[in-house]
Amino acid sequence: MDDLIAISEMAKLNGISRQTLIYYDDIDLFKPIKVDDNGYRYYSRRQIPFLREICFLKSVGVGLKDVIEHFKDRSAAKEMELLKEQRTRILQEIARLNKLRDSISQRIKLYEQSVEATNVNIREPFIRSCAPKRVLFKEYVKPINRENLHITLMALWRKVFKKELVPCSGFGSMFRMEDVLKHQPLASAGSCLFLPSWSTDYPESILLPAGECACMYKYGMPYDTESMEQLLAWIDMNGYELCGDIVDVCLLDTTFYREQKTLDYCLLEAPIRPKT
Amino acid sequence: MDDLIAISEMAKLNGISRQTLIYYDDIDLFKPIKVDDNGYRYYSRRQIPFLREICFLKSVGVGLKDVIEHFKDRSAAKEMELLKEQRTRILQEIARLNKLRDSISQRIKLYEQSVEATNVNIREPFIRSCAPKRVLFKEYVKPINRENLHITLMALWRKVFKKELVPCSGFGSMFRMEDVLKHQPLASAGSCLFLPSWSTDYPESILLPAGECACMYKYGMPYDTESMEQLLAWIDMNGYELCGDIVDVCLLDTTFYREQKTLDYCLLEAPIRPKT
DNA sequence: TATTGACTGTAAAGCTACATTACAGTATAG
DNA sequence: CTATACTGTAATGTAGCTTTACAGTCAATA
Repeated sequence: MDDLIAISEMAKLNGISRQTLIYYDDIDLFKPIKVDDNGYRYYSRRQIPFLREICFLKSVGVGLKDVIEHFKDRSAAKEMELLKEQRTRILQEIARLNKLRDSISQRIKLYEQSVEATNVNIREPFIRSCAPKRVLFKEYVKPINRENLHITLMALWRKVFKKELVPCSGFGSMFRMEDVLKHQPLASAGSCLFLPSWSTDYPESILLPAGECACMYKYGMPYDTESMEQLLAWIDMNGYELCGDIVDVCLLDTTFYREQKTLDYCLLEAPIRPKT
Repeated sequence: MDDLIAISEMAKLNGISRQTLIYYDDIDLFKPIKVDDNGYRYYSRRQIPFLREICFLKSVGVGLKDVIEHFKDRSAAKEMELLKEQRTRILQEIARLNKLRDSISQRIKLYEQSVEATNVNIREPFIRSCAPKRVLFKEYVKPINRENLHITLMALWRKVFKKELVPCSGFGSMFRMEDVLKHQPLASAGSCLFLPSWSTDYPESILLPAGECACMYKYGMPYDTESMEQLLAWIDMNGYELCGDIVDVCLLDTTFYREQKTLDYCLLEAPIRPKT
């Protein structure tokens, strides 16, 4: 009547492997109804629906331990609960992956920008209209040197890391307009982390408005203000004046180079308006 | 100038654990620049950006082995490639999870239906308009008994399993109208697997049209045709006639019961029209 | 100087859900 | 009688750490 099924056949029937059935036997999740004297496992056809349900729950992401627990006292109501929990988890995971996808796209954009920029002359100022930027800002840890730049930046990095946002939209430095006008650009300068457009939950973030900017690609550390001075002179010479904080966007940091190059590849952006 | 950083401090700076740094040292992913005579690890602030990049790549899902490979010869172009691959993987995963979410919702619906049905009298026919159903069908493996029902169903199950669709919308049996009218309902009857509405890629699937159905809840195996005969008699008595294939939807299979109950809880649906 | 507490090290096991490998016994067909 | 197809157990590997156990080290305090 109920011919027994050997382990490999049972496995094939359910589209799983023999090893998996042995494993399920070991962990007391799904056992053969009969074990021969020679140790051979034999299953009944009536066990098929159980195995099917195990495979179903497994495939929607329920852990085997939870499956074992669940089968101890199964009911339609309890299973609905289990499935609803699982659905919630999946929705969270989808949300996480969507964020991740956006983060990666953002990073790719950044690199595209830096690749495009190789066609542009270094240290040659030009004017471009820039999109608004939302940044997290922190004044440089003193003394200002390369080592402390990293320390400053990481303080910002950890902030977004904890909120489960992958920092992805680049980083750089920011020089406040007042300081620049007073010829002390480093006075309250600091590092900044650019936030992706979709991240809204940082009340302490600063919004840099969109507008015309005088820009310049350069190699150098942000605290070497020579390039900035060059840009400011150019702005003045061309009948413009500064009208906001200057940012120094790091396009490629030193992690991209072997020993030779030891300076970041950056883009200076200084918001300007025609002289009044 | 470049004060060294102890391992715990480096870990804190990057928001990771000490163990993780030790692990990265072991696998030659990220090593301290100096190891003291006592074995203490010391890092440089200049190493921070490397670790940051490692954390970034890890957080977007790149495996550590790939990270190691990547850092052997890093460039903006190569990193873009890597990130694009990663984005593709993430998009696939999102698609998979969306399917999974739908599958779970479908299952929950099924259970909701069976819970609601407890308010309904067993074996009491009623009329309801039914939505269209798309099914995969396979004739019963002979002889028709409980054991072979499972075998028949699993053949269908494996089909959808292979296409990475989680079977979730229920299963049951189907009796062809011609057979029923010839009073041989089991002649070419078989198991069927209901496909979720979004699954379109099964050319061999059968579409059962929407329409009025005579329905009846019952306990029993589908090859016990007694309930069906009762339903057919009721249809005839009430001035209707059969106009399509009958399905027997399994709401709760025997995996929900302990030893006592050994029959599936099912819903018979017979499409009908007024007698001509 | 001794002690305490905070730090550091190594080594091993644990986590999940099996897959893979190695080795050996068993059933069946030719 | 042999080939091959199946079965068993046991051990190891997978990824990326975490946890535990045990022991040495460092700096400050009593």
